[in-house]
Amino acid sequence: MRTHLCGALRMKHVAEQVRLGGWVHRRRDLGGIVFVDLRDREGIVQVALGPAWAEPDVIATAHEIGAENVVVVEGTVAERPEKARNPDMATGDIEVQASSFRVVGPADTPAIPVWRTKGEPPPSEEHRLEHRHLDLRRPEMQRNLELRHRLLQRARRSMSDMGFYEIETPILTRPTPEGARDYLVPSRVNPGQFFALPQSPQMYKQVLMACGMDRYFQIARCFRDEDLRADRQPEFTQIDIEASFVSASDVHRTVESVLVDLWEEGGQVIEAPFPTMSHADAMERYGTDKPDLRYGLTIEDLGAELSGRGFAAFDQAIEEGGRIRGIRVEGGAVLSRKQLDVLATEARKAGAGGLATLKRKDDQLSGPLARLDGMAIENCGLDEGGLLLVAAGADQLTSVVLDRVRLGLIDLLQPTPRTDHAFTWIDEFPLFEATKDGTGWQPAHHPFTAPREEDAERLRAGEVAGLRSQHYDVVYNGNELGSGSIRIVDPELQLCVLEAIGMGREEASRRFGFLLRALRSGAPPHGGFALGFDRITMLLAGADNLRDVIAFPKTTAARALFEDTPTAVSQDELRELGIRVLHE
RNA sequence: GGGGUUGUAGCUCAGUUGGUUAGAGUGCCGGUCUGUCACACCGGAAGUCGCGGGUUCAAGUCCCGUCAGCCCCGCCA
Repeated sequence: MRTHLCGALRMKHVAEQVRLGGWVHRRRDLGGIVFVDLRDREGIVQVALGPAWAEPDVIATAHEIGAENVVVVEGTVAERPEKARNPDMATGDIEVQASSFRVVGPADTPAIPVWRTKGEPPPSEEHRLEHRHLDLRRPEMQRNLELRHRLLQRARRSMSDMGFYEIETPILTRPTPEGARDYLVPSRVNPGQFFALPQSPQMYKQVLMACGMDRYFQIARCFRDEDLRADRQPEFTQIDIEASFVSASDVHRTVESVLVDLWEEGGQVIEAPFPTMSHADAMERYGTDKPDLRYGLTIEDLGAELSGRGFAAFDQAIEEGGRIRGIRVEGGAVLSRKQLDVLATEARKAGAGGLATLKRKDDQLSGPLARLDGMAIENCGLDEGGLLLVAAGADQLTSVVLDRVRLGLIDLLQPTPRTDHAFTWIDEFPLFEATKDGTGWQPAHHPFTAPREEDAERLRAGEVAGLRSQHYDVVYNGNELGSGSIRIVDPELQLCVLEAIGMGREEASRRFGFLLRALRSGAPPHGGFALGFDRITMLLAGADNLRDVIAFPKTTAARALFEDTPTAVSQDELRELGIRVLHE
């Protein structure tokens, strides 16, 4: 039907007869001659309709054609006149002189424009989602989905080349009451009973290891019925990996290898192996478990310098078992009062009472801390032009506060990054964390994560607090790309973990019986990882939003505007499923 | 569940201290135009100011509620 794609035509095609199909991107009607920019997935080419080569009725069709009609064009590729070339277009040296111009897919006037001038803002997110069939025609979105396609293919090739089998696991699976909220699916054949959509294929992939599959991967769709964020969708895709007879470093090397390939596919060169930082170090120096290591600005303990010097808030924090921590900012004295206020507001939003500052400028100290007992230029610990930002309290609080302050500083000062690609492993995560009500414990990640070997005996002995796990995250420029762990293979140790989180043997066997059974049947040591594929695609696409790399995403209220979903269903359907809806 | 923010023509936006007929650009419709590429020029149509209530002589503008988009907190083993 077609001989070429619009965007593929070049000088070498001059004089060729071609047949093209595409969408009318833009029309410039000069009366005697009409130019139509014809668009397909590959790009845009100018179609010219003039009396020298086109019949009047053909030109008449072009006179009337509106944007986004689908047309099939026949004609000759011609070199453009010297002065009529367009160096901004890949196809700008040529045009197609059409002898035939047929509308094969008539279009209503588009509700949102596909074509935009430079610098024109895109339509609102709401309109873009509502008219996704038009939004996805925009070259930016086509580029994003093309990149996503290439990354998917590359991930498959990398994993397959390393000996991993791609194995699909069920979408209709078993509800898991802990963790995120499940999306439930009623079973008509078993009234009153439900499947859940998988939050991840976690247990299946472990069972596959017990099955002797040795190495598994899957481009897995996962579902979590929780509230959304810019970087969180209710259904998302992860590159899910599991391997047998591996240590944590084996898993790290595998994940690094995939990431190097994906970044290469995205046009970036990165180096592996990545450095490793313990969770405790990350919290101490950056206040977060996903530090952006492109920048310094680390957090320091300032207790020795700043306590007992007449600053009540500091001394009180120490008395209550907290600490005084802060960030020394070289050259930070350039920040204005207003900018410091922005940082102080960030600090207060994170729960701090305030943000204490000390500024050294023109060999004068200023800011609230300048009035501390004995504070002077000689002992202030700041070089000329320096700034000190300080928070006091429990570590849990000051970490969150100083993390926010640090990100705010980076935003305000725009320091030159040390590198464009700061990858790091974070390991030695705690195995358990206290529940919100403080009465019990829950797994810091999931209950299948193995404790560090030296902590396993303490766990068997019933200890819970302070145990460290063999869990690890990979972090890139302040973004968590994924996480994984070495798993528990000893069923008795697995039961200890479940017991620690308040689950008796009976309940454990009811919920996780199939996994425990697989572990008892002879399971190899194994571990794995899961990479957030949407987020990786977003970062490599330079998008600031997951929706821009997903063809049909959900809104922040977990609705699909294009297909208008979710929706009510008929009473008949509900009756068949044995479900009654309560209206409140 | 909570907080912030936005909602005015198909689209992107402006709209002063509450004031009489709600504007612009673009798109759309009609016309002129043979080298444009944000074509140019002339003319025209186009509004439930998200929705509901209230205050007021008078509401796009103020107040209350509500719906929707976005961002954040909680939540996301």
